[in-house]
Amino acid sequence: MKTTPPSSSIEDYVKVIYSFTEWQDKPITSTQLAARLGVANSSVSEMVRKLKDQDLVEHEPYSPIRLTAAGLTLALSMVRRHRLLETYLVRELGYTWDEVHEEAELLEHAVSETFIERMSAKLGNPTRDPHGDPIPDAGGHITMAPSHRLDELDPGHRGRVSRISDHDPELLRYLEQHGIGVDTELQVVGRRPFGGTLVIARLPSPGAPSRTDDAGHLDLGDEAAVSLWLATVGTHPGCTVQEPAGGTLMHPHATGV
Amino acid sequence: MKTTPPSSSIEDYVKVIYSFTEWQDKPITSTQLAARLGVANSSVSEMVRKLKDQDLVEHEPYSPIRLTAAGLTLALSMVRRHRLLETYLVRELGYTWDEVHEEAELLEHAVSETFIERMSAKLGNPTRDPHGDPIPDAGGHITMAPSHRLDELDPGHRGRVSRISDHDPELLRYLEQHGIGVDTELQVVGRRPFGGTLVIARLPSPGAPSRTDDAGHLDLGDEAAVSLWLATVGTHPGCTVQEPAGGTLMHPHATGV
DNA sequence: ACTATTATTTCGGTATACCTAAATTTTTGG
DNA sequence: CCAAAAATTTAGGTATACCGAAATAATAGT
Ligand SMILES: [Mn+2]
Ligand SMILES: [Mn+2]
Ligand SMILES: [Mn+2]
Ligand SMILES: [Mn+2]
Repeated sequence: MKTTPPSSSIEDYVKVIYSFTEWQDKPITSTQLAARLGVANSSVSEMVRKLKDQDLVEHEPYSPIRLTAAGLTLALSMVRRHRLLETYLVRELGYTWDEVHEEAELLEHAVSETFIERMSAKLGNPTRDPHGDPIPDAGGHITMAPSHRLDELDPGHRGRVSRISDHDPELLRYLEQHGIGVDTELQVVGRRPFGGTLVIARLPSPGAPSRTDDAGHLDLGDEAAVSLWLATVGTHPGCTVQEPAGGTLMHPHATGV
Repeated sequence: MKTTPPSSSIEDYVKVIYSFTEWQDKPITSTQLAARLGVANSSVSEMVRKLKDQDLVEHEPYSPIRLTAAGLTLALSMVRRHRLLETYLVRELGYTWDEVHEEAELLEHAVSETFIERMSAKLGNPTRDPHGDPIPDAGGHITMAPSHRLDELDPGHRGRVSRISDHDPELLRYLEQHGIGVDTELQVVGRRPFGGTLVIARLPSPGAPSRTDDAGHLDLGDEAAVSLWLATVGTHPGCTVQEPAGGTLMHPHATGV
C-alpha cells in the first residue's frame, strides 16, 4: 500500500481544526470549520469523511470534529511550518508583521522538511513567531505562558501582550501605530458604558513600576479586543477570570494525548 | 471577465516549452514535452489546447509548440523565480548545488512577486544561478555568453564552464568530486576510440597560461558531456563548430520577439 | 505509391476539491 | 411535547489535470 502525502487542502483542514482548540478546548463544528476555510458546509462534510478515512480526525455524524493523534501531529507540523516561515520572512527578508501571514499560508505547503529545519537552525530555533504565537519544536511540543483574551479580563488587570491574532493585517498596522505589539505591558482600564469599547492603558516601560496616565489610554473595538491576549502579571481584586495553576501551559500533545 | 492566475501545471508547461529552446531553437514537440513533464502524450494534447485558448502558445494540430509573447513572458518569470530560489537556497540556507533544483521546482509556484524581489535584492540581483544558468531580470531580459555543449566541441577547444544542467543531482555530485564546477577552465582532449567517452583536461588556474598535464585528465560519459556547456576562449584549427558573432547572446525576448 | 511505423489527438474514465439545492437530523422555544 | 429554525449531510454537478486505449494523421522505407 502506497501512502500518499497529505494534500494542501487536507493540511489546511487539519491546521484549522487544531487552531480552533489552541486557545480554548471546545472542539470545532462543521459550520465553524467551513467559515474559517471559506468553503461551503457541504464541502466540509465531504472532506471530513476523507479525513476520517485517513485517520486524521474522529467524527460521528452531526457532532463536532476532533483530531486524532496522527491528525494532531500533522497539525502541529503545519503550525510549526507556518510560524517559522513568518518569523523567517520578518527577520531575514524584511517583511513587516502584517505581511507575513498570507505569504506563509501558501509557502507552508510547498517547503520541504529540510528547508524548515535549515531555516529554524539559522534563526536559532525560535519559540515565538512575530505575533507572539508559540512555535512547536520539531517533535511537536509546544509551550505557552498562560494567557487570557483581553475582552475577558476585568478592569484593573495588568499584563504583557503574549499574542496577537495575525488574521487581519489592518488590525496589525493599527495596533503598531498605537504602540501595541508583542510583549507590550498593558492594563485594562474599563469599558465605555452600554456595551462600549474597551479602554486600556499602555504601561510606560516594561518592568518599571506601572503607572496609568491618561496619555497612554486607548479605546479598542471588539475585533481588536478579542485578537489580543495578555499574560497577566497580577490579579485584580474582584476578578472573574481564574488564573491557571502552572507557570506554563503544556499542550495536550506534550502530555501524550 | 475575471482573469484567473495560471495554475502550477500551466506554469510548468510554459517553463518546459521555454527551456527546450533556451540552448537551441527547434521548437518542442508534443512527445518531447510529455517526456520532460513526465505525463502521458494525451495529457499534453489536452493541456496544449488549454494553453492555446489562453494565448500562451501557438499550435496547429500535429505540429510543434511555440510560445507566444505572453507565454514567453510567463516562462521567463518562472525561470527567474526558479533560478533566484536556487541561488538563495545555496547562499542563504546552506544548500548544496545538487539539492536546490527539486526544492525550487515546488517553491517557484508558491512564492509571491514580493518575495522574489526582496530575495533578489538581498542577493544583490544576481545574474547567474548556482549551475551557471542566466537569471532573467524583472523585465524578462536575459543575457548569456555564447556557449557550446561539450559533446559538440572538437579536440583542442578550450573554455570556461558556463553552465551545467542541474537535472541530475548525482551528476552534480560526481562533477564536484572531480573538481568541475561553474567557471572551471577546461580543454577537450579527445574521444576514446569507437564511440567512447569524451576525455577532457582541467586547466590548472583560471587566467594562467593553460597547460594540459596528465593529472587533470577526466573521462566523461555521454550524459555528462551533454550536460556541460563551455564558453570557448579559443578556436582550435579544424573546428567544425562555428563561433557565434557577438560577445553576448541576447534572447529573442530581449529583442522584442 | 503504398504500407508500416511512429506521432499525435480524441474518447471515455478517474481523482480531488469544490458548489448549490434538497433531504435529514438536531436543537429550541413555546 | 412538538413544530419551526438551525445545523449538517446527501445528491447531483462543475473544473482541473491526469490516464489508457482507440482513432487518425504524418513519416519513412521500399
Ligand atoms: Mn499566520
Ligand atoms: Mn503568526
Ligand atoms: Mn533547476
Ligand atoms: Mn539551476
